Amino acid sequence: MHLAELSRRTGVSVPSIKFYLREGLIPPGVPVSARKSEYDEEHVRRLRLVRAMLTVGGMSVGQARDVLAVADDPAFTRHERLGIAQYMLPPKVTVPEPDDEGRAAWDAVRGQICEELRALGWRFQDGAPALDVLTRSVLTLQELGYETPIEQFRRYAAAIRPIAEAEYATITQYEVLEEAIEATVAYTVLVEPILLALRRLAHEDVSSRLHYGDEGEVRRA
Amino acid sequence: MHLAELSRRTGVSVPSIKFYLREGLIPPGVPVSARKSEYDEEHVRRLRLVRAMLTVGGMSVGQARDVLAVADDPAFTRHERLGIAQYMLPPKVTVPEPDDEGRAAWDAVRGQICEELRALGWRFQDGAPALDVLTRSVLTLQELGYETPIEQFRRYAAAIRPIAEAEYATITQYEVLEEAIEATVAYTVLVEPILLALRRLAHEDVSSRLHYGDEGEVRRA
DNA sequence: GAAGAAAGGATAGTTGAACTATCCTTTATG
DNA sequence: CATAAAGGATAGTTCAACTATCCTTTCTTC
Repeated sequence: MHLAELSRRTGVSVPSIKFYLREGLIPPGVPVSARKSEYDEEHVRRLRLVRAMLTVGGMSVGQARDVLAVADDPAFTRHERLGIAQYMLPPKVTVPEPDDEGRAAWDAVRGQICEELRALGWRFQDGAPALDVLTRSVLTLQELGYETPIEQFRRYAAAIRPIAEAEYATITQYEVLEEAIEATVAYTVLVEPILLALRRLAHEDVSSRLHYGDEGEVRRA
Repeated sequence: MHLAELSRRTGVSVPSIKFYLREGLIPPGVPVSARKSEYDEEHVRRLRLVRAMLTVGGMSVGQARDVLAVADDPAFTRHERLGIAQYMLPPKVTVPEPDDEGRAAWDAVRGQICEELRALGWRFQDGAPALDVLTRSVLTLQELGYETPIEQFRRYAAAIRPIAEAEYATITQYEVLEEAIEATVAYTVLVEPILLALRRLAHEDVSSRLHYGDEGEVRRA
């Protein structure tokens, strides 16, 4: 199919597709002549994934490009290509410079978090970006005057663990590497808003129970 | 204190503070003369909260303004002011227009989600924005060819519930309404990246266990 | 009490991300 | 062969989030 049909099939405008091609988010089509290329179903799938990453996942074009670049690169091992998707996906976070005075607090919190998770038996690389996100969030909570007690942290970790296990089980069902990688990216990115939305709804439920009692009628908008 | 000191205390540039004042993210200082205003510790707290919402929470200035506007408005009831923070916080989502052909699929998925959650005993308003986020995410997963089996959805809900309950217990410790509201906003926004980061780390752990075995040494960066 | 410095409101300018429109060569088609 | 459309290259647009400038008012110091 030509660019125009790729656009029609996915609902993405032709200029936008060109933009994604330039940015390397989707692989170029097979050039059928000097000024014309042919696209296939894989392009449709990829384009839909990209749109999902950008709109639902809230990723930037740069993040999406980086993730997909590694996911596509056969130079990495299967484990790396599967892992790098989740490894590179977290948002970038500002880490204080070594000479910064806040660095001490940062290192303390980060060390505490690592220690706690390792005590729970979790394995992860010391340089995992997710650790920085964790540190930044806990530190910010502290700076606002809210402590994150270790037991609450354990509760978070314990609640999350079975989710990750179930998801991993789902992913490993895909035998073809490319399919497994795409599934990893899709699940990693698209389940996040699901979890957060459920948390918000749970808050609403808990709150309304305390406010209206367990047996009351549900309030409607 | 003056604007300059507010800037020094929080590390936010003077022009940025002016910008936030214009946007209504922080209340104006008490005018001590025609061209000078006085700020206090409340402004420092608020400004730090705003920065946390924007940087760590990833919210837009508009979202932060809307949430804080309701949180500050004494015209709402305690329950409303506490609830509206989480109610307004989810990201905006594109809902298909009534005449759109995708509307049927949308309604079907949304109905299914509501039904499932209500079956679990959850109470929430039909118009909750989080429901739209849920619908959008599940629908996008489906469009990419990934089903979200009802049992997995239940697992997500079951895992999230105790987290929300524990958080709500923490929040209700604050007796002063304003403190409770600020705590709600802070926890709602800042715990989200914590949960997502833990999920990423859990994925890494599960993956490395399958890859290297349960007893192997932890791989380091 | 005058003069320079500084605060701060109003306004306009800047930056970066994510598209979007135009130009123009090439190529398919009648 | 002429016309029209595809599509790569390039430049322009839009929006959010700041950031810089201007200028009046006020404070301080002599």
